[in-house]
Amino acid sequence: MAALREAVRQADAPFENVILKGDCVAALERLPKASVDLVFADPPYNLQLDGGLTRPDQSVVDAVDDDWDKFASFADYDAFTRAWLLAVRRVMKPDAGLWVIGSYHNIFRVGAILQDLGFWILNDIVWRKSNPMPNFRGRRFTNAHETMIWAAKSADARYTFNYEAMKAFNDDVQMRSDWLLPLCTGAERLKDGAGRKLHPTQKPEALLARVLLASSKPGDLVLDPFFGSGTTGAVAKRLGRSYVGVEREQAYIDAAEARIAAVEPIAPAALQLLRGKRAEPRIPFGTLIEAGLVAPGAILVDARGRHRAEVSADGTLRSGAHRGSIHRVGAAVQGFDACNGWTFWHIEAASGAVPLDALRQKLRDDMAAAGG
Amino acid sequence: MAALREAVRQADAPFENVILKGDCVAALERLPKASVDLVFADPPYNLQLDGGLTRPDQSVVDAVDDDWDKFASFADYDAFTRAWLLAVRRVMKPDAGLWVIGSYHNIFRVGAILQDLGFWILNDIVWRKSNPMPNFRGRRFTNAHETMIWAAKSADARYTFNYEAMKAFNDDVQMRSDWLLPLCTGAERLKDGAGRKLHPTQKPEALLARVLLASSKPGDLVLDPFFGSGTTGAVAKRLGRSYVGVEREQAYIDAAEARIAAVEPIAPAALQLLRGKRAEPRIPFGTLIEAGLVAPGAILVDARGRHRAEVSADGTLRSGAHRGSIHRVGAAVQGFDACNGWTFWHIEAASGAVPLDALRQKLRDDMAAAGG
DNA sequence: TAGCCGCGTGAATCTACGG
DNA sequence: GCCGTAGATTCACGCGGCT
Repeated sequence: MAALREAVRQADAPFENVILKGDCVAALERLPKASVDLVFADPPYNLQLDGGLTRPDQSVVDAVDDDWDKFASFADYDAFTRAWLLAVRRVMKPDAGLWVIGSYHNIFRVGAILQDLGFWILNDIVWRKSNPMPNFRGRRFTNAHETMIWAAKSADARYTFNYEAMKAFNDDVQMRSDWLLPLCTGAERLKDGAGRKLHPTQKPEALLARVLLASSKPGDLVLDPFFGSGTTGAVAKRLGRSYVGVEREQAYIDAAEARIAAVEPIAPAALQLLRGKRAEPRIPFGTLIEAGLVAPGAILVDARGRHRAEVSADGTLRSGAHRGSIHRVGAAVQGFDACNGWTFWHIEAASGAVPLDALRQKLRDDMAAAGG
Repeated sequence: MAALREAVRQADAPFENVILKGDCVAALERLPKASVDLVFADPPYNLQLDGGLTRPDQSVVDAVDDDWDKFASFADYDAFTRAWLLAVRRVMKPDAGLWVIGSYHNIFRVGAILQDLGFWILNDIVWRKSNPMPNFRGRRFTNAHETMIWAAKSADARYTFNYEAMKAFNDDVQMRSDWLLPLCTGAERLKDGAGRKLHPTQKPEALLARVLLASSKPGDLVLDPFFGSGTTGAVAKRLGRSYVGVEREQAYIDAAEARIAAVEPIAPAALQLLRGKRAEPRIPFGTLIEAGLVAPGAILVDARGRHRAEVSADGTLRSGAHRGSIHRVGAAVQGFDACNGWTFWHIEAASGAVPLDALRQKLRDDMAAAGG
C-alpha cells in the first residue's frame, strides 16, 4: 500500500526525496518549473579569511578553508548569488517561501539581490547562538548570531505561515524574530571516518525544524540547493515533508542519504507537542546603568560600610587603585580571588542600603512583565 | 548671547557641538576632510510602507505592481545611500568607526553598498527589543529587533574598541553581538505640543550610550548625519564626547537643541576608560633585571614545573638548546609558534612560584607611584 | 553511582609597534 | 610600506576519565 502510494507519487512528482548531484544552477534545470513549496538555502558565506587563528592556549581553530567558500571579489559573489537565486526562483511555486541563512560577510549582498529579483522579504530572523565561539583576540564583539531572511516569491504571494502553531510552540505568545538555539554539536554532529566533523557548517536540526514548522505544511516539497550533510532532508522527513537536495560532493551525498534513511518520521499528532524552552535572562551590571537604576558616579558600599567604590559610565567600579567589574573590585578590596559583586555591593536608597542584586531582580521582573 | 556663544565655539572648534541645517550630503561638504572619530547614522528607510512605495525625497512611486518601478525605487534608495555614505566617508578620520542602524527594508542594501565603498564590517549587532510592537495581523513573526552594522573605514584601520570596558560591563564575559534593550518610551520620548511623539523613530539613549562607550573615547567627535531628535548629541554630551549633527527639519533642530542643553555631563572621573594590558606602557624583560627583581642566573619554571630556563644577564633565556626572549623560549619548549612569556614563566619566591607578570605589575605600580 | 575535572571545539573577515 | 618580534587573547557545553 505504501509502495503503491510511493509509486503514484513518483509518477506524479519524480523529484521528491532525492539528492541531485552537481552544480546548483545546472541541477535545478532538471526540476520542473513551479514545483517546490519551500526553499531553504545555506549558501557559501564568502568569509574571506586570511591566515590562521589560534586560541589563547595556542590550539588551532579549525576554520572554513574549503574551495567552495572562495570568491575573487564581491562582484563574483554577487554573480554567483544572482545565478542560484534565479534558478531557485524558477522552480518555486507562486506562493512558495524562501529562506536564506548567512552572516555579515554575505547576508547583506544576498538580501539586496533578493529584493532586486522581486522577492518580498517577510522577516529577517536572528539565530542567537547559546554557545558561540568567543572572539579570541578581544578586538570585536563576540559574533554570536547568524541571520536568516524569510521571503515570498512576490509581494502578493499567499505564503504559508502557521501562526497558531508558532504561538503555541512559544508558550502562547507570538514567536519573535530572534531565536535562541545551540550550535550543532555532540552526537548530532556528523563525523568522518577519523572522528573529525564531516561538514564544516552543519546546521542544528532544531533550527530547520522551526523553519519547516513555521512556513510549510505536511506533504510540502522542500528544496535545499546547498544540501551538504542533509539536515534539511532529515528534518523534512521527520516532520512529514518531502525534500529535494542539490549537492556537488559525493561524500556529503553518501553521508546525507545514510543519515536520512535512519530518520523515523514522527506521528503527525506529535507535532503539536514540540515546545521551546525559554532561558532566564542574564542581566549584566551595565544594564542597571542603562535602565537608570544606578547612575554613573554613584557610590556603592559593602553591607558593613567598610569599603566604598564609585560607578563609572562604562559599568566598571573604581575603589582606590582598583578598577574593573563589580566582581573584580569586590574581590580586590577584600583581598580575595573572587567575589559576587551582586550581593557584596549595596547602594543607598530611602529605605537603607540595597544590594545590587535586588535592583537586578526588579529589572528582571519588569522585563518578564514586558514579555522580554 | 547665543550668537556670541556660537561665535566663540566656532573659533575654538568650528564644528563641534553644532547642528548643521540642511540636506545631509550638502551639509557635510562644510566639514573638513578626515575630522570625525565616529559616525552614527539612522538613515530613513521609507520603503514599501503599507504597500506604497516612496522615494527618499518623499515623492510617491506610481504603479507599485510594476516590477520596473520597484527596480527604480530600489535604485533611487541605493543612489541616496551611496551619496550619503561617500559624504560621510570623506569626513571620517582614517581610523574612524561607522555605525548604521536599519531594518530588513533597507539594511541589506546599506550593508552591500558599505562593502562596495571599501568599508570593512566589524560586526553586525542585533538590537533585541524587550518590548516590541506585536504583529497585529498574525501573518509574520513579531518584528522584535533592528540591525546595526559596525564598520571601520578600511580593512587595515586601527579602530577604537573598548574591549575591557565592554567585558566588565557584561559581568566579565565578552559582550555579544545581540543586545537586549527596551524601546524609547515614557519620559525619555520627546513629545510635541499636542502630546504626540515628536519623532517617529527616536532611538533609546541606552543604545547610543553602549555604542559610544564601546567604540569612542572621551573627547572624540561623533557625527550623526540624520540627527532627528538629537539622541546622539544628548548621549555624546553626557558621556564627554563632542557631536556634529545634520538635520533638515527646523522643528527637530529646535527640539534637539533644547534637549541637549538640559543634559548634565557625567563627571570626567566616571568616564575614564578601563585600560587593558594593551594600553599599559611596555616594559621589556631586561628592565626587571635592571631593577633587581630578577637576578642573572636565576631559574625560571612554568606553572606545572615541566620546563626550566636560566636567565642571562642580557635579558634572554636559555633552556637546553633554546636561546632567546622569554616569549621565544617559552614557545620553543612547548613546541608552539607563540607564547606569552610574562604569564608562562614563574620565579620561585618565599610565597611560592610567582609569574613574571606579577613582577612587571609591581614595577608598573612603583613607576606610577613615583609619578613616572 | 554520582560527581568533579580536564580537554576538545564551534561559519572567525581576530595585534601592535618599531626599525 | 615591509618585516620582524613583543606579547595579548576565550565561552559554553559535551565527553571521557578518574575519584
